[in-house]
Amino acid sequence: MLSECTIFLMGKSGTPRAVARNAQIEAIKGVARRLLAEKGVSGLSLREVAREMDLVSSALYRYFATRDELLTALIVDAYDELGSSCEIADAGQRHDDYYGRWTASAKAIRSWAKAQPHEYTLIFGTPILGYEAPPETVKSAARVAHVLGTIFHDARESGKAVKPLVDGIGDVNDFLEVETLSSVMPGVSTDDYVRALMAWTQIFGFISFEMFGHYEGSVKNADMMFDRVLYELAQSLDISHS
Amino acid sequence: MLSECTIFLMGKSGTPRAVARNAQIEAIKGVARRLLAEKGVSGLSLREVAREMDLVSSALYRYFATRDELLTALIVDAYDELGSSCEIADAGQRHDDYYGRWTASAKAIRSWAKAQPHEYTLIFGTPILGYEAPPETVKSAARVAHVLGTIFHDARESGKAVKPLVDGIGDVNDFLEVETLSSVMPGVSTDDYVRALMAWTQIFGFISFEMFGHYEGSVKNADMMFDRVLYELAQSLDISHS
DNA sequence: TGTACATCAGTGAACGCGCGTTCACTGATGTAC
DNA sequence: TGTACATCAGTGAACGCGCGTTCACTGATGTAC
Repeated sequence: MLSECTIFLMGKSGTPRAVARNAQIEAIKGVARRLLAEKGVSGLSLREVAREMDLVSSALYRYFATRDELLTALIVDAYDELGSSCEIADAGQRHDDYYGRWTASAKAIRSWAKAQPHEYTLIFGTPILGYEAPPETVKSAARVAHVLGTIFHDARESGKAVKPLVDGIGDVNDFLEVETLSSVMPGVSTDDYVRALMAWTQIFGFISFEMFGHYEGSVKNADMMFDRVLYELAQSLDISHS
Repeated sequence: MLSECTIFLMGKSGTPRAVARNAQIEAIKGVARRLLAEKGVSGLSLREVAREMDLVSSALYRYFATRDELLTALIVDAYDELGSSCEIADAGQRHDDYYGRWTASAKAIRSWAKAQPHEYTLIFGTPILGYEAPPETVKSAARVAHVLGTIFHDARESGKAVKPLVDGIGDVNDFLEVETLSSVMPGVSTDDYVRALMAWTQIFGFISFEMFGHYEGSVKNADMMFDRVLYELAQSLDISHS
């Protein structure tokens, strides 16, 4: 969360000072991201960022009121990077090839995670800023959900993704935030919200297990296993080929 | 990993000194566990453990050569607690009620996680001791897998859990460690290894998402959602009722 | 266009903190003969 | 059973570290009149 101080200091944009200021903020984030990638969250300190920039540590307080504020900025960036790589992958497929879009998006997520393990961990590992995500991360975090949701929606419109749940164990309206979900996946049936959330959980569960070493001894080729998982999920989601 | 030093110091068991020594080790772990539960991993320091025990910090080095060694001990304990609560839940069901055993085990895992969030995080959150799990954790970590595997095996023997995979995308033998898996789930078809691993991934993915706040805004009643997820998984695993 | 003033990026020293780990030591408890 | 010696739990001081954050400051850059 940006402190009032920081917001105050931002001033009007466009002026030379504001431009320089934004450039400096970007430079700081860039260095912080590099250090994060090298040593992980716990090895990321304001002092080291300052050192790398040939600044005195207190200078950073002109830009970030607190270490957590810098971390939050990195989290937002990470969500955005992940979101945009997912969006690009989706856009690279034929619009009516739902299975292709689904697998491409999921693979983009996993590729991003493997290429930026520490940024993935920053987002999906143990939370560090308390258990409540800062509100400004929400919009960025929703981008991946939106991509997957849209694929669903499109498949639904073409007559796929219409399987009802096998049985009535509890009413979906009682345990899901259907209003929120319907805005992310408009037109998708409430029953399919369950499957979409399960698919989502499965993808991120898979990546976390893989990256955190919990598949050691059981999965020896995660690439192939992932393909298989995506195929099975597509089957249950009713968006597979043919 | 226990240092050679520690192993050397352990001496014969049964002697008064060895008894006192083991008691002290347990006392240290107990205090460490309490502090872990209160403040999480990052708030767990040797110095504070020592303070709580009215000892000088260097005294702990008689028992643990390093902070990581203490952490490893806590990890092993956590896996064992989780494993035994899972085993107990399974044993409390009728032996041929596979769906009951499945849901009871899964719910026991989730209950344990929610009751001991920091211990869950220690095991399934971001790894802290490097990406290779210390070898002595492996046996304890396998207990949960064994419970789930046994349910599968029993179901299989009674004629359930026999669905073949829907299609041949890659050979299971190429991406799974079938030898290891067959020892955990004897008699289960290789195709079902995939489903078992997916179910496993789904359960832990669900719990992590829930605990780390990623269901905020989409799932409002995690208990009910979890029931639904277990039901759907049982369906795909072919161990549901009737 | 020039001058007086306000803004603000960056400095440097300091505060206060807690941490893991080492090391030479004391003194009680156990063991061997 | 008693004595000489070995073991080892716990002490206390110290080393060396890096961290986040505050604060009074300098001096360059911008702004208002």
